[in-house]
Amino acid sequence: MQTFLEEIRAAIEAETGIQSPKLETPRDLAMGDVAFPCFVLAKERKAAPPKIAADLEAALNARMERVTAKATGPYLNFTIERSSFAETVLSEIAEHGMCYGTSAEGNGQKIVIDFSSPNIAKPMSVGHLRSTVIGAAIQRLHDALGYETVGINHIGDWGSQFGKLVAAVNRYGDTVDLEGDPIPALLALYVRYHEEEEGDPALVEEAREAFRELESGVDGPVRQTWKKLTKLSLEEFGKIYTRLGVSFDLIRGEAFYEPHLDETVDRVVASGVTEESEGALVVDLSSFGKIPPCLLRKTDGTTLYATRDLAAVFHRWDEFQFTRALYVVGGDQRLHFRQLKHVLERMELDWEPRVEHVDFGMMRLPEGKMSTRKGRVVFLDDVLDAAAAEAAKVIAEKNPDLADQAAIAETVGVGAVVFNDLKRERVKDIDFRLEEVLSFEGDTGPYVQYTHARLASIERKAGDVDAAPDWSVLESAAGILGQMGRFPDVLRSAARNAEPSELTTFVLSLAREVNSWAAKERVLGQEPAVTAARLALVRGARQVIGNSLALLGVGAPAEM
RNA sequence: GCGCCCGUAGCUCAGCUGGAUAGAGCAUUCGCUUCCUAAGCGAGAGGUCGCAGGUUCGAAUCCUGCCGGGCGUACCA
Repeated sequence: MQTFLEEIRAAIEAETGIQSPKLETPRDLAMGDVAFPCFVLAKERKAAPPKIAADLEAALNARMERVTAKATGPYLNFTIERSSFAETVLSEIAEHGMCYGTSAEGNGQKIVIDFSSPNIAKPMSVGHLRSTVIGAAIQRLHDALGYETVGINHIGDWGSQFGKLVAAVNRYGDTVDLEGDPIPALLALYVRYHEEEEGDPALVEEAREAFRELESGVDGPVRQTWKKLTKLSLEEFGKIYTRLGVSFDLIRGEAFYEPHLDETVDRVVASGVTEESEGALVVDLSSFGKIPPCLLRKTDGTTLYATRDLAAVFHRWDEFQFTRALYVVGGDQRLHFRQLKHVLERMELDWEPRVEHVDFGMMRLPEGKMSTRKGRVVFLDDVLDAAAAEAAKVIAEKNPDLADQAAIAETVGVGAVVFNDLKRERVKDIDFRLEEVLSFEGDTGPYVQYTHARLASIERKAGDVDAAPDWSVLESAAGILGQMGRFPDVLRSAARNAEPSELTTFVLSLAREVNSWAAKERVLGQEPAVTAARLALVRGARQVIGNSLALLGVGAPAEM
């Protein structure tokens, strides 16, 4: 693909003197594969764009071998010679296989990605799914481009609520099945304690005392209980991560940074940007607009969320000297990250721009924002189960002879949930609707998986074909070839923007074109040269769809 | 109140750093299976791109104001 674009650019450059001219994609494929709008030349040539286009046509054609230029109104549209286009794109895909689209341009630069980050003792809701799935996709995208990535799960395992939790376990621990089904048990304890402390100040004090002991670092019974809770929770989270195919390079809770809090505060103080306000230690941010100050220490001397995040970002910088540090955290924390970055700015740390809040829209229920405490949540496990069950039902109905149905139902069901979460632009809020997640038609993960399975099926049935392909029969597949040729650019852009939806949009559109083509053109049982060419297209398309799904963290079954 | 984010077809969304008649999916109407998986394909209908100004040869795209929704707004995370 690149080779054709270079040929076109070189010709335009030689004719007009424009350095690396901006090329577009025509609205309709029938017009051409690439377009050059001539408006930019209007002033300099003192002529109307349509005239310029017409004037340039012949000269450009004389300079290009495999591309034809045609003036259409103010545009010059370029059509790449079909056969060499098909051959070039498909052989490139065949050569690189699973690596098609990847590159080494990242050159080992370090990218730190903070994602998932659930809270201990709370069940993962469909809200946590967003960070997990978006973060994992962003990590894979960067991996594919040759960056060295560090995925960090910044577990919420610290804070005053853990005092409450430990106290609750001490008081009521015997009433629930902690070992067997820890998360709901812990949640029940937490909610009960929360309710009962309203009428009993002793409980409030007990919780406070427990957290004080926890923070003191004493390895006593409180810390033992906390460690046990952490371990039980992580084991539960691990089950979901396994289902989602997600893993982390580092699992570091907030507690990990606990020993670094004093030195963090010292570091900020030493830079001279702190001040005391209403008894608290703060960094004033009013020079950046109407932003409340960032609090480092409360009146009682203890630290806050912001302090711990500062400790984390310093630690990560010292350890990795990252090119980017991406925080895949919900949009409700935009202010927090703006404050964090402004503190770094005030400290005049030149790496501040490398810290990015990769924010995403809130997952909402029809009744409003999700809230664990208010019992207004949808548990991720339940959604994954429901999706897998729905997939199993569809398989039983449409493909009853399929082997290994349970495993494929899991792949399809989980794929539907993951894809659904990645398919729109990150920043958009989502109203969670189960029936939408369980829909397998149209713009969905299973639609793409199904396309992949059908292509794989054709490949299986074709076996080996050794005839020389007649590339000219792929005339009708120009749209597919064009899309596949763009794939490396899509990866690059999706990674740069930390926007997996660019990839879902791409693969949906590719799948749609492939299905449309496959409905018209038959692969098997044609002249050998025809079958060979079409089969090459099927292989290429299956490869690109498979590569896309892999990057998104969606399984690509060969049958379903 | 103030700040940030979002506002494109009945619903869910694409529309790349402004460019050629605004595109998909769902739902809806109609059609397609002696042939590679109908979780599919084709066709019809459906739009004052929230509103009003501005910049520009050209604005869904950039700027300003307003309206609607979401999130947040100093000792929770």
